[in-house]
Amino acid sequence: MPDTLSLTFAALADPTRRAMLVRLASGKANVTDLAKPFLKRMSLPAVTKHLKVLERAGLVAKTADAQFRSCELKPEALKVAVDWMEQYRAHWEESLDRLGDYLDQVKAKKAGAPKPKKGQHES
Amino acid sequence: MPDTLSLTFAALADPTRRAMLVRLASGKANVTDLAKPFLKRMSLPAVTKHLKVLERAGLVAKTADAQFRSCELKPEALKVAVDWMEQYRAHWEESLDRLGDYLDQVKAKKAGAPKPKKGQHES
DNA sequence: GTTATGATTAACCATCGAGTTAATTAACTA
DNA sequence: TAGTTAATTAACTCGATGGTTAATCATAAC
Repeated sequence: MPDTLSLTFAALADPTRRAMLVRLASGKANVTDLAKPFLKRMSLPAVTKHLKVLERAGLVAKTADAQFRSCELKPEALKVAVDWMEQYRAHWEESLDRLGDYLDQVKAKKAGAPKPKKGQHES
Repeated sequence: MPDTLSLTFAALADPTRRAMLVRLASGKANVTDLAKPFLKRMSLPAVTKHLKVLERAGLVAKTADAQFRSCELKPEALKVAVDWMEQYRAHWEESLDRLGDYLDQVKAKKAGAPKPKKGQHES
């Protein structure tokens, strides 16, 4: 069985599952309610499977009440993934700075020699 | 073809690929150098494939120099993924607060009625 | 021109992932 | 007891992934 980080990222690598997390961010829901928006696109067992993936990654927990299964978001698992990515924050901030510098240079050059070709426009 | 976010998360869902990103965070490397730590575990074509996945996700870019391929980390793609997760930051911070409160309560209760059973220990 | 190096492509295989339909379990309801 | 609702499990299909070995391509070096 894969490590937690791999399970988490794999769980997030599907738009249906990400949509489920978005839904659960606004509160608990049982399986049929959660499945509602997807039933035009896929069957209920498919939803059950997606939920299993999210559970295995620790992103969702189910609690039973009679025949209902209440699904709850467990955001701590997301934190672990973000923490891993944070090690690169410095890198992307630096590269965004470089982009900013580049754009400033372009702008300065344009201001110095403003010769826009026909058919092109500013902003 | 899947959306960018799915490609990014899928690319991150593999420990080999994550290790490659960690390596590239400390600077560019050509394919054979990058492959070095993995060649006991897998073949060079396997590494090439992993690199393709990272490229497709926009996490890595290759530039050719003679017969060498220099691989560079493109951290902006990571930022997009982190941005998506950030929408849950409030949730996990709240839930960590709740955990903190709970632990405080336990601690308080213990202090009020300190009756640890034999075989158990503090902290 | 031939050989060596760096890297990719081709062809193949096994496993996994996402979906299906049909059957089943579990609990409530009449 | 029979029927309904909520959800899961079973069994299957199909395409994607991750790996292999062998062959190929591109450039450099002799």
